[in-house]
Amino acid sequence: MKTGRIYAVVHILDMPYHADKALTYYLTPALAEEISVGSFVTVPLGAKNRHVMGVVTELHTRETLDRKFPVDRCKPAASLVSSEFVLTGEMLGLCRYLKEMTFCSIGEAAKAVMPTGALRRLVERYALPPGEEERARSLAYVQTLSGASSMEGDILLLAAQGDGVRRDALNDAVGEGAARCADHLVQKGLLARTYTLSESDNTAYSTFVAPAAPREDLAAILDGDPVVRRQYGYRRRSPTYAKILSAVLQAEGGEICVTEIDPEDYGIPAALRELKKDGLITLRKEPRYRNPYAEQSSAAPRDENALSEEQTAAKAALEALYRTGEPRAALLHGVTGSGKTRVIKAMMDEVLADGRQVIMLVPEIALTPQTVTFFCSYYGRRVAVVHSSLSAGERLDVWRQAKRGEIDIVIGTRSAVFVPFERLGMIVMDEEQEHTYKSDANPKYHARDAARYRCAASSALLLLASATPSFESYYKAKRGIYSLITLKNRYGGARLPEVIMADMHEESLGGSGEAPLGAVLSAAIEENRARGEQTMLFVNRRGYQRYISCLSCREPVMCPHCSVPMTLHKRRSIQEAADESAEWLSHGVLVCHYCGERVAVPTVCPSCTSPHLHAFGYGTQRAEEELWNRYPDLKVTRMDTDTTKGKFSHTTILSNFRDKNADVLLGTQMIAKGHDFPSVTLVGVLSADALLYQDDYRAAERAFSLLTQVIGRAGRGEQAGRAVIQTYNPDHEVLHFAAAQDYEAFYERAIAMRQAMVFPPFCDMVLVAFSAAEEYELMTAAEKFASHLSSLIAPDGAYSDVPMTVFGPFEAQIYRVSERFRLRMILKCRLNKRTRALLACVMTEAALTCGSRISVSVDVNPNSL
DNA sequence: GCCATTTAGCCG
DNA sequence: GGCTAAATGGCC
Repeated sequence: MKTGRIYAVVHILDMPYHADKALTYYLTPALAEEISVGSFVTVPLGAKNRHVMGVVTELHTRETLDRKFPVDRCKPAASLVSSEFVLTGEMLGLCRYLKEMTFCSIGEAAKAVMPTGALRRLVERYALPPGEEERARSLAYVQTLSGASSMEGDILLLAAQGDGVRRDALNDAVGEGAARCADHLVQKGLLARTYTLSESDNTAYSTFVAPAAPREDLAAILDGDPVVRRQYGYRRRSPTYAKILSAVLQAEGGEICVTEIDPEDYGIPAALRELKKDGLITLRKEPRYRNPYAEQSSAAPRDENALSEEQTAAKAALEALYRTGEPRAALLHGVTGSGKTRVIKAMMDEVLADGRQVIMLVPEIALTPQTVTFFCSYYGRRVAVVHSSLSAGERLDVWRQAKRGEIDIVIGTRSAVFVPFERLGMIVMDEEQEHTYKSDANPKYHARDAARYRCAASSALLLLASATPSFESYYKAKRGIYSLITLKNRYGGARLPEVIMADMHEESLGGSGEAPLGAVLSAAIEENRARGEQTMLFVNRRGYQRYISCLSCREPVMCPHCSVPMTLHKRRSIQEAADESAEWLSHGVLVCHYCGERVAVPTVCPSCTSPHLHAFGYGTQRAEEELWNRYPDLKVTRMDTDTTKGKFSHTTILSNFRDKNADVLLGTQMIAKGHDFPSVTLVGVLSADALLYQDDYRAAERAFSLLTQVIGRAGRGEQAGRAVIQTYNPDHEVLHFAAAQDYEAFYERAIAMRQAMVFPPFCDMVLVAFSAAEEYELMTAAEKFASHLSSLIAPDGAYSDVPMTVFGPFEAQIYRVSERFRLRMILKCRLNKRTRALLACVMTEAALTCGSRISVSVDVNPNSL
């Protein structure tokens, strides 16, 4: 008996937000067998039935299909993209949630929750239609003879080769309008459009080498036996060949993995191919999981001490929450050095013992190597680590292992919240206040929200941990929405460092005025070095001097594309250029920290042509130079984004410092994170003021958090620590709260302010950002958006019930970036169902009225305002 | 986001 | 009228 057709509801991956609608396709019986909800498929779209990728969100029979669209106009879905990569119901739900909360499309969400590399590309080609080859060839032939280079002829020539010609290559190869012309040929039946999925599925292989000739022969060749060599026609002399042959001969079990021969020798792969051609070896490929952290697995010393009384109590409280079998969230608040990690580890043991799995989120892998090695050393191969610098294939490996249950812990940055564990028992967010947990590209989600969703779906425990929690989380904890668990004591009885406020008004050493190092800090550094103890110095800016300004017109030198002052970087290393520092103009290069533009330092002011240019401010490079000039034999290591380009350079710098190969570690925020350096007894903050005075309502919160962390670096070992904070505002209360590590007092003070001013957590901030190349067009569009919004929330509007305060449109902090102008609006509101509906409405409307020349984006509770 | 269709703009 | 360029709106 004939069963009825199956229908699939599909969301196209590349649809913009305003066009992200559910489309219905029918499935051929063969496809219906393979496709399930969550599958990725290709479907024909539009008048030309161009194939595009989509995700199946519902499956229906004729009876259950409840759509306005007439069934008989449905097109058939074309193909299944992959039988391996399918969104689970939980993940599909998460995609819908992300769309609702962050105003992205289902497709954007689906792409974000899948590992990059899972979704193969769809390639569109033109080829000769079956049976038409002869006619097309003769047409092209006629054209080449006559010399008349019509576009159609060129296209047919290309299409006749191999698998045909890629559509995306046509315009470049033949000329403008070629793709359109090819479409015409398709209509006339002279060309056929074909679709293929790109081949690479990013699987990595290990290659194994085995002898293909008798072992005696190989040994003889290796020994240089002329008879055997002639017999095999072997005349190779490079030592690489000998290296391979001897490795193969010594191999246990008859074969050896390529990586075991000599990882340093880049000639090996080529040499292998040659030896295979000679018939001396065979190569065998085997799929492999990549694990860049495998070596670290057993490196770190394990901490087998029992938990302290306080830690035991904390763990017991968490376990009680976990054992309720309901989704629960807890905030573990512990001062720096209180042993939060040990409590987390103890909780992990419980969850793993239940046969459930754990995701541990960290702000940045490279900055928390100790946390990573700590867990790797305990759990070894059951852990995988994911972060931004993994290759697409490496991420895919982790995804597969997680899916198959071959690992049960993933440690990773933001996107690790999406790993496909099916027995998730706990998600930990270490340093939960960190801004890296919030994405600022679509989907602009916060990992905390995604984690909450997943924990709710799996009845898992959400564990937020921090020494300085975000006000949002602490507020929720205080109100009982999260369980608050506190660790008050530093582990092992270590005392908090003594903090000295160095008033820079009194300290300026004369001369250039703005010197990075004041007298108090200088003296402390020298003292420390004399005692053989280490120092960490914190600067909140990279680069050399901050910017170059004209003494006559006071205009700083600006980036030609962005409205920001350009930063001066030294072209060469400080050591090389130190003795010519007076000539910095000729040794510097101006860099824009927003668009990356680099220009030579001008000799005259670009705005008034005065030659009196002068450098102001300082960054890590300038501070390093200052130290170098003043203490030539002091060993300084600098750590900022400029010195940490490589994959493992962070680890190298940090372990170098730990091994006492330097006296001073100088760096940006990246040195503030949880590294434990027992012999650091002095911490210096070169300028706390730059932290305090940022035009963001969270400046104080962030300054407190950063300073608390930095100060907490001192005195983690036996000796007591000291911290020197250089500031022009020694009485600023944030500095004193941070010095005392008194989060509670700081919170009470600041939360009252937030409430009075109505800032989060007492409201949500929605940033609407507009950008366009044309300034006037942008202004009109933004104003149109603003007036549309205010008409909707006006007393007679459709959303008059939504309380909302509207600011703007006004120019963004940085008005121009990469040749585009930027305007913004800020909407203060409570993000509930009604508010979200309002925003969805204005966003859709804006996309339709503004067109593609203006981009409009919404960011809920963005990282920076 | 892409493409087809509609509409406005321009020449003779 | 007849053409091209830019605005508009649907996609199942």
